[in-house]
Amino acid sequence: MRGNDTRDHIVSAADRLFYEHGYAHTSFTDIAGAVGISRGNFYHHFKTKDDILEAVIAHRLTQTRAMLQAWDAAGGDAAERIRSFSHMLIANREPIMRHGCPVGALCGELAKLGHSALPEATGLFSLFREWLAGKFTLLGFTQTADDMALHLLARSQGIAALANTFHDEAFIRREVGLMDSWLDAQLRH
Amino acid sequence: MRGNDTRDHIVSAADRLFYEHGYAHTSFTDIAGAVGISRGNFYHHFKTKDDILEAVIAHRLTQTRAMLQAWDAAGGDAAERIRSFSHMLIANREPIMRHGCPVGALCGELAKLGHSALPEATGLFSLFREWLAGKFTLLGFTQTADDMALHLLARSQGIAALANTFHDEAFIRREVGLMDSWLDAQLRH
DNA sequence: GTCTATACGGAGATAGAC
DNA sequence: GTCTATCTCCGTATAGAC
Repeated sequence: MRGNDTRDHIVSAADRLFYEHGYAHTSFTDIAGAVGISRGNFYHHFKTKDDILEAVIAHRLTQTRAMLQAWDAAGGDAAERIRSFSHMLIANREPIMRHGCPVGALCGELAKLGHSALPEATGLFSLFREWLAGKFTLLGFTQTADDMALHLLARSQGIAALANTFHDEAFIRREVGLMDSWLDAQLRH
Repeated sequence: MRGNDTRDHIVSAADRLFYEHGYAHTSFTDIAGAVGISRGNFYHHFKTKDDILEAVIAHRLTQTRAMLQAWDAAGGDAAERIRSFSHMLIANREPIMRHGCPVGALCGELAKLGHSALPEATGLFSLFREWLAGKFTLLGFTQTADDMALHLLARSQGIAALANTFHDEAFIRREVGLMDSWLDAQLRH
């Protein structure tokens, strides 16, 4: 089982570097340097760079599912759980201001590259989308639950993009407040 | 003056290719092929790839200023002009669904690359930001004009990002409708 | 101004010793 | 399982003929 240690190190280093510098702009040399192994070594663990990308996406899918389950387990009603989502922008404000949203950036890059792993990356968005839609369904918005989920997802993407561009923490807090107000207004109907 | 023809062709081809495939993923070979000239040729016009990027950004700045002026010249009150902005998402829905927002994608990529031209690209956002803030100031929102400008900018960025990911035209129209409703609600106060 | 030919570096990927 | 050495391709960039 020890052998998986190096593989896990590679995946987590690649995960971080893909987020910080993008997929295409991260080389084997970069990852090897971050892990502290030689370039040649990790062809033992991954045959191609695409394989590393797939492992990173799989890793992020697992992490995301765990986060959503943790929010569900934290108690509170459906509205409170939706607020867990929007407040993630505040909790992660530092990395977001520096590097944007990891999901949005990856999907955007893979789309531009015409990369075959784009559907898997889109699956990261779908996790949030379906989780949010489930909450809105619980709140009684059966017809528009998916629309509302996409609405919050879009607003969070816009916030992350502009926070990254303008490095403005007050902007993030203001916009998250507006998302909360939007949710309150929906609940009043 | 004929000599500028080739230069202009290079800039517009690079502009399009940077939008479709990203800056880093567009090679000299790609641009040369699109223009129909040899690779070697355009070192006569641009010393480095960064020089082409700067020319593309300058070109986009000029185009954007012209578009904003056209919206101003089209008549209508400030609110109507703000709607010109949000409805741009519908007018450009096809390229947006295929390639996202050209401004957001470029700023995101240059940030990840740590590229020195990032401030210039950010200037593209600032054009919209200041133009929108000017409109909100005209409408009497002197204290919050910039906040409101950033709010619309963020929402449009989120819409473009998710439209690109999910290729959903109905989503775009729905969200633009919500932006219009938001504006109406602001005007009622 | 435009071309061909070429230099040079860095990328992903492979072979084989240890 | 990890290393060094090496291969090949493609990227930017340059030199010089036309």
